[in-house]
Amino acid sequence: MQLLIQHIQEQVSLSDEESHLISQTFTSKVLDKKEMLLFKGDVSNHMRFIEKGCLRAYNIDDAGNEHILQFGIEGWWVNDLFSCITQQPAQGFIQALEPSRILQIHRESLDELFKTVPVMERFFRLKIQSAYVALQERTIHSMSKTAEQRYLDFRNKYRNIEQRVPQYMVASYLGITPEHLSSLRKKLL
Amino acid sequence: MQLLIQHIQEQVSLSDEESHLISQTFTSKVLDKKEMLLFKGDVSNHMRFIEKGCLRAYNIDDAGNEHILQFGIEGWWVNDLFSCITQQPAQGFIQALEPSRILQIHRESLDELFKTVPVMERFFRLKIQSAYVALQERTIHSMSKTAEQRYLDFRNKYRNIEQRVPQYMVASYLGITPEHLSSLRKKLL
DNA sequence: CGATTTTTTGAATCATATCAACGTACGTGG
DNA sequence: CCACGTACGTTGATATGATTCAAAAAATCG
Repeated sequence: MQLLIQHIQEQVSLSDEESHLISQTFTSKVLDKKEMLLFKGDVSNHMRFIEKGCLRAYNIDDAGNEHILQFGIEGWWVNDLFSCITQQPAQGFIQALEPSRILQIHRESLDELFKTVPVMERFFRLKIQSAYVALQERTIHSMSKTAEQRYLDFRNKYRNIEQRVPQYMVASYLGITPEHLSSLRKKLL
Repeated sequence: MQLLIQHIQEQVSLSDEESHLISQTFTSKVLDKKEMLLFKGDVSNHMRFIEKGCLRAYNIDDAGNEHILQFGIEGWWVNDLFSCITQQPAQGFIQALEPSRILQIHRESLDELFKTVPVMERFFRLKIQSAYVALQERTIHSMSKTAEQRYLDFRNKYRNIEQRVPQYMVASYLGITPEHLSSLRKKLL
C-alpha cells in the first residue's frame, strides 16, 4: 500500500488522515501468471494499480489478431477506462504476464473517495492527462515512423519492460508481426 | 457562451451562479482563416473551446512532414494539453482552418475555477477520459487496419469534418500520403 | 526428457511511399 | 468580374517496408 500512497503524493499532497482513508478503500488482489483480470465483454468495475508484477491490456480484432494497448508494471495503472467510465462491456482483455499483486478500488468507492478526499479527483485528472499526452505521442509515431524507429524508441523508453515480456508481444505493441520484429533485430545486430 | 455552458451541463449539473462564474472566466477570441493559435515551442497557457469554426492541431517532424493530431469544430476543445499542463514548450501547432471563434480560459484562472466551482474538476476529468478512450481506439486502428479501412472509418465518424477540410489534411490525419488517399478514393468509386 | 511456446529464416506478395508531371480549382489583386 | 498564380488533387512508374506462409531452430516449462 505504501507504493500507492507514495505514487499519489508525487502529484498531490495528502494528510495522514487522507492517506489512511485511501489505504482503507483499496483492496489487494494476487494474480497468477497468465491469470485474466478482465475479459472482453465484461464490465470493468475497478481502477487498478500494480504493486508488483507485469500485466498487459490487449484486444482481439475481427480477424483474430491480438493488439497490445498497454503494458503495465509496478507503479502503473491498468484499466479498461472505457468500460470503467461508461459501465459498458470492456473492449479488451487484461492479463497478468507474471505473478502479480494489484490494489484495486471499486468505481463506487472511488466516487465516494472523490467526496471525502477531493484531491483524488485532481490526482486522477492529472494522471489521465499525462496518459493522454503519452498516447498522443505514440499515435503520431505509429503513423509517421518506420517500425525500426518505433522499436528503437520503445527500447529506449521501456528497456525494463522489453526484458520482461515475450518478443512477440513487443511486436504486437508496436503494431508489426513477430517475424518482422525478428528481422529488424537481426539487422540491428 | 451558451454553447459552452450547455456543453458542460451534458456532463455535470451547474447552478445558475456557477454558470455565471464560468461565463465570466472565459474570454472570447476571433480567428481569421489560417490564423495560428499556437506555435510549436511556445508555452500554451489556455484551455480552448471552439464556439464556431474549424481548427487543426498538428506537428512537423524532423523530416519536415506535417502530422495532424486532431481536428476540432464547434463544441470541441483544442489544446496542446502537454504544454498547458507542464508549461513546457508546445510540441505542435494549432491553426484555424476557417474563420473561427473560440472561448478560452487561462491556466491560472482555471485553477481558480476548480476551487470556486469544484465540479469543473470533474468535468475536465470526464472530458479527458473520453478523449483518452477515443485516442486509444485510434491508436489501435492505426496499427491494425489498412489505410482504406481507416479512411472509411474516418468518413463514417467525421463526415462533417471531411467536407470542411482539404483532402491532404485528411491524409495527414490518417497517416498516409495525399497521393495514396487520392488513389484509395478512386478505387472506392 | 518431451511437449509446448517462442523465435528465426527466406520466398512470395501486398500495401504504401516517393517522385515527377499534369490537371483543376480557387482566391486575390487589378 | 476576370485573369492569373498558387494551392490542391490526380496519375502512373518505380521503390521500399511490411506481411504472409511454411518450416525449422531455439528456448522454456512441467
